[in-house]
This record gives sequence, C-alpha cells and structure tokens, in this order.
Amino acid sequence: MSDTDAPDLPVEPVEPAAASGVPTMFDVARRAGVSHQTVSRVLNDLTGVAASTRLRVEQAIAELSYTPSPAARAMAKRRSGSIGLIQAGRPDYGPSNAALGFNEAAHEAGYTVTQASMRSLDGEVLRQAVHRLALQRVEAIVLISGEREGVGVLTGIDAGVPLIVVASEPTPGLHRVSMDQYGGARIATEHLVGLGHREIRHVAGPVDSMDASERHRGWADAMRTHGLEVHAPIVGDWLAASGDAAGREVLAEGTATAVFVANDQMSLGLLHACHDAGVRVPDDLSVIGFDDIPEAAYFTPALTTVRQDFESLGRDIMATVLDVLRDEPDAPDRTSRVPELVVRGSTAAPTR
Amino acid sequence: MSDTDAPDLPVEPVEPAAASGVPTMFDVARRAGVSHQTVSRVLNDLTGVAASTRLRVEQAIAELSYTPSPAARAMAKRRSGSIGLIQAGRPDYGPSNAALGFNEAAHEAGYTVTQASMRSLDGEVLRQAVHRLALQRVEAIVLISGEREGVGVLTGIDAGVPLIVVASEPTPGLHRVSMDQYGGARIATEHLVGLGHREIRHVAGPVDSMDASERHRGWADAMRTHGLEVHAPIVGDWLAASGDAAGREVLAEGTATAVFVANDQMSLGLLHACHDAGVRVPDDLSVIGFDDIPEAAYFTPALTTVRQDFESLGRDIMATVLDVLRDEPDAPDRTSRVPELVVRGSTAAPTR
DNA sequence: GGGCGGTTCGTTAGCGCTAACGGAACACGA
DNA sequence: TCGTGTTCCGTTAGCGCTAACGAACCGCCC
Repeated sequence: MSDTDAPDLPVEPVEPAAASGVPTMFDVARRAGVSHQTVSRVLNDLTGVAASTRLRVEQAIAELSYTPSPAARAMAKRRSGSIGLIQAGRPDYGPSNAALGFNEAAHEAGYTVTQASMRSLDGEVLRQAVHRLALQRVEAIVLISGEREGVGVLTGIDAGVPLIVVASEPTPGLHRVSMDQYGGARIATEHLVGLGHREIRHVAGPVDSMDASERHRGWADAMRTHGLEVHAPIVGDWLAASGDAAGREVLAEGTATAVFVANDQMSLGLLHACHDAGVRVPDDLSVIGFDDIPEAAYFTPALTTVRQDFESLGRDIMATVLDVLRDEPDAPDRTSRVPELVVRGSTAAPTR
Repeated sequence: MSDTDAPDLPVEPVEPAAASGVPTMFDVARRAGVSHQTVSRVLNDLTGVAASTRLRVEQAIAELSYTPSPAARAMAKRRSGSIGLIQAGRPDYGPSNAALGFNEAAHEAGYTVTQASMRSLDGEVLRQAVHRLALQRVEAIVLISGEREGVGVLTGIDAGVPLIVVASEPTPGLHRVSMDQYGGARIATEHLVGLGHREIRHVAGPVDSMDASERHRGWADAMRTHGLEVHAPIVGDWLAASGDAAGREVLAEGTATAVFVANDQMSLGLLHACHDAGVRVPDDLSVIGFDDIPEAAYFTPALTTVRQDFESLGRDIMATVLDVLRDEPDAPDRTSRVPELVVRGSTAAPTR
C-alpha cells in the first residue's frame, strides 16, 4: 500500500485544537464524535444525517456554545450575506425611518446591514462610500437620498453589485423604490381646491430633489385640471428657515388664499412668518404640508398635511433587494404607495 | 536532481486562475512576476520590498483592479474590522445625528459599521440584536438609546466583546459616553432664574430615560441653589403630545411663570397648549427647551433652548471604542461635553 | 577567500468553513 | 449468492488571505 520505502511516520491528523478560545467546527465534531462535515451538515440543515447523530451534534454545539465564523462561511460560500446602506444628507424624519424599516426587514431576511452614511451630498464622497461598500463585497447597495445628483453618480458607477435607490423619478440602469409623490401632491391640492381656494401657491423643495419635482408636478397638474393659474413655485431647501422666507414672500405678494408647502418643516417656518405678520391661519391663509412628521399635529395651528409611511417604504426597499438578488423576472413595481391626507386645523374655506 | 525514478511529470503549480471573475492575490502575483506573499506585503505596506518590485505589484493591482477579499482577510487576521451599532427606539434628531457622527468617525478609523437598529425598546429584542452582532464577530458593540432598561440588559450580557453605551448615568461594567445633561439643565434653569423667575416648573422626559433624570436633577439642584421651591415635575414621553398635556396642567395650576421643558418636541406641544389657552409666551409664561432641533428657531415664538452637539457625541463614541480596543490604560473620560444656551424669543422677565 | 549580517523574496502552513466525491453498511429482489 | 440501491458519513480539496520561516543574494570586513 505504501508508495514509498520510507517507514510510515505517525501521521498526526491536523485537527486544530481550540487554542485561540473560540470553538471551531472541529471542536464540535470531536466532542460529538463525528467529522466536521457532519457538523456542517447539521448547521446548514442538510439531509443525510441520522436523527440520533443530529442530536449529538446539536448537543455538542450547545455545550460549547459554538457559533460558526461568518468570515469563514463567507469565504467558502463566496457571498458576504450583507447589504450596504448609504444614507446621504441630513438624517431627517423620512430617511431615518425608511432606514429603520429597511434594517428590520433586512435582518428578518437573514441579511446583515453595513452602514455607510454621510452628511455630505457631494458626488465624490458618495462615490467613495459606494467603493467602500463594494470593497466589503456587499451583495447589493441601497441609497436613501432623494437628490438627483446622488442617483446620477450611482448611474455612472459599475460597482459590480445591484444598486437600489429611493427615487420618485425613473432611474435608468438602477433599481428603484419610492412612494407616489405626485399622487400625494394632487391629493393635497385637491383638498385646497375642494375647500374653495383658487389662488394656491406652492413652496417647493430644492431643485435637485426628485420628490420636490414630483410634488411640484402633482400640484401643477391638479391646478390645471381645475383651470387654475399655475404660478412659479417658491423654492426652499426643506428647512424651516426657507419656509419662513417663502412665507414672507407669499404674504408680501398678498394674493394667495392657500399654500401647499412641500414638507412639514418648511410649513412650520411659513406658519411662523404668518404669525409674525399677523396673518391668521387658516382664516386668512390656508396651509397644507407634506410628510406628517410627529410634531405636525402640534404646530400652531395644527398642520393639515399628507402622511407618508416611511417605515413601509424601507421594507419595500428590502423586498426589492430580495427580488433583485433572486433575479425575479417579473418583480412587482414598488413605486406606487400612495400617501394619505390628514386634515387638521391649518386649512379652511377661503374668506375672500 | 530527481529523487524518484519516475519520469518528471509536468507539475502544474496550483495557482488558482481568475476563473470566478474577481481577481485574487495570485492573479496579481502572476502578473507582477512575484509570489503572492510579496503582493500581501505591498498591500499591508510592510518593509522588505524593493521599490521597483513594489511598483510592479502596484501596477498589476491597478491593471486588474484587484481588491483584497475582506472575508479572507478577516479569517487570516482573526478580526472582522467591523463594529456593531444598535440604535434603539425612535430615530429622533439626537440619536440619528449621533449615529451619523459615529459612522463617519468609524470609517475614518478604517472600521466598518454593522447596523442593528430597531424601533422597539424591549429587552428581549435588544438581547437578540446584541446576539446577532456577536455572531457577526464585531469587535465592539455600541448602543445608542438613553433608556435605562437597554443599558440594564447590556449589563447582564456577556457578548464577548466590549460594549459601549451612551448613558448619562454611571454604567458599571460598560464603557460610557455622554454629554453633560445635568450641566445643561442647570444652565437652562439659571437662565430663567436670572430673568427673575421664581416659580419654575419642569416637564420631564420618561422615567426610564437617564437623560431625563439628569436634566431633572440639574433643574432641581439649580432651584435649590437659589432657595426656590422644587415642585414634582410633570412627566412626559418626549413627544409633542405629552408636552401639550403638560402645558394644560401647568396652566390649570396657574402659579408658574416659567417652564423648563426637557426637550424641544415637548416644548412645541406646550407652546401649542399655551396658544390654545390664550396664554402669551413669553409675556405670561416663559418656556425653555432642550436639544435645539433645527425647527426650534421657528416655533411660535422662537424657542429658547439648550443646544447639544450630537454629531460630536457620535465621534466621541468612536474615540472611546478605539480607546477600548487599544486597551488604553488611562483613556479620557468622554462624558463632560457641556451643552450651550441658545436664547430666543420664548423666555423673558416675568410680569408678575 | 571565507564568514557574516542585511535585504529581498519565496515556500509552507494555517485561518474555519463548504462543496464534491467516495466508501462503508445495510436492505432488497433476482 | 450476487448485484443494486439507499442511507449515512468521512476524506479531500479548495475559498483568499496572513504569519512564520528559510533561502538566495548582496556587500563587507578580517
């Protein structure tokens, strides 16, 4: 049997001992009196293991409180089991809650989430973040940021993995999830029109925001549907300060009886401007916001707004990721979740 | 030369080809005409590589656009290079920004962040999140959540890795980071006292919140310092609704000339209640908040509050993590960052 | 000219898993 | 008795890195 004339040396089977502390699969195998492969089989719930053997292995696992090394597993399986998440820009109510929903859904699906968030919206910084995640061999990269630039940057990148973005406009080459901003804006506008308003201004979000564009479009289309004049919107930056400035502008003009503001924070600023100017809301001016942040109900007056379910959006993102990873041929389009009107005290019929 | 009488078979050196697409260290080595170990040396910036060789390797790396596999590296080095982050509870302004700062600092330090956030504050859910992260072999786990219960849960866990929490009270057995909530509350109270107020109520955060307790303590101590009566605080839950309820209570009582509210959201609710009741702020009642969320400047009236730098807190967390991982003997105590008073329009001298 | 220290590099052996294959043991019918 | 399947399990060979060692080569001094 021996293919050499040298004496058979006592070949020590190289079963690594649990020297470094944490037990390995071999430690479990030795304790259970089986091979490490059988342990692997039990771990991965494969067939071909006798019930009694399975039990012994499970017991050994429990006794050693063994847990498989994710690095070794990732290496052998050639997949990391983790998904990259980039949250760019200010951690506002919307993005934060979407990220949270995504996180929960990802864990439920057995994935790990590797975070690469940043305050900056700069293209170069974003590119680096994508690169960092790609280095980590994440299986997909998710971008939560409504800015058109961010999406543009991703479009030009070949990260080697699927890219999923939250975007309310079509994004060629990328997978997309969003809520129906256009529809929400129409609902808001219809509400004002239904109350009898005919001079309705719009305070929009930043020009680079796709959500802002869609809300603007929804407002404009609704106005046109009713034969009302579509003024140029006043452009803000989502923050309360810009809402305040926009409010002063609207009041200086003095013709509007209602304003559709593209988010709740700017609505707050606008309400502030009204109060300063002695303009009563909703008696002299109706105001409707967008998002329904938790504070909106306690603005003065309580803000009528359009509620978005960001957490569900986050879950939609993960669902889309799974579709993409599984290469589903006809995955459902997850861009039609429609926001819901919440009527409070900041809107009423016009008095003039 | 041959030690066998068999003919020399063409021994194929088992250098794995780039069959699976992504290039490996061996591919780089072959292209550069060196051994894979030399590639590793270049990658890890070790000495003992001739400048010319280093150049050739770097060029090969660039040409193949090779990036090392984190899984293989983690396995060989026996460290994952990632840190677990648990953000429990609502993604409010404070925690979200702290998480963001932490994220940026972690990446600057060369670490990856594995996220395990959840809306729930339940102990069991938290325990599972810690477990999930431990399975991932993260090198440390960070908890951002001011609830005492969360910290308590972590105290009882042996995750096998260092645990770092954001907590404004001492946490035996855990590493701790925080801002000086007590000091901030004293500053707020001193401001009101300085204006001449003597009947100052406190609207506190939930009893399980350490921040709430510290702010309460700071208020109470400041009151005592000035010989003022320390009433029992009204307990809220951080949300605007509870601030509204607290406001009604304060107004019904009718003795207070000022209120120190434990956060800005509840302040908003309280302002709302005042407006409803026809009580003018600050003429009839002064209100001061805590946190300085971006919206606070646009409350009606603009809110006087105490500003906290959450992003820096996040960076402090990462600094502490690094101290712990490096096993620094005398790491600095990062619990003394003092908030800053921001005076706006909601506080004034009492008129009675 | 030989010994000796430094620099530069290659060889080998892991890290802890999974995938692929093979082989032993047993049951069954022809 | 002999195949012929099953069922169960072990053996071997990777996955793509790092760590430890050792060999080759250079120049130097005695």
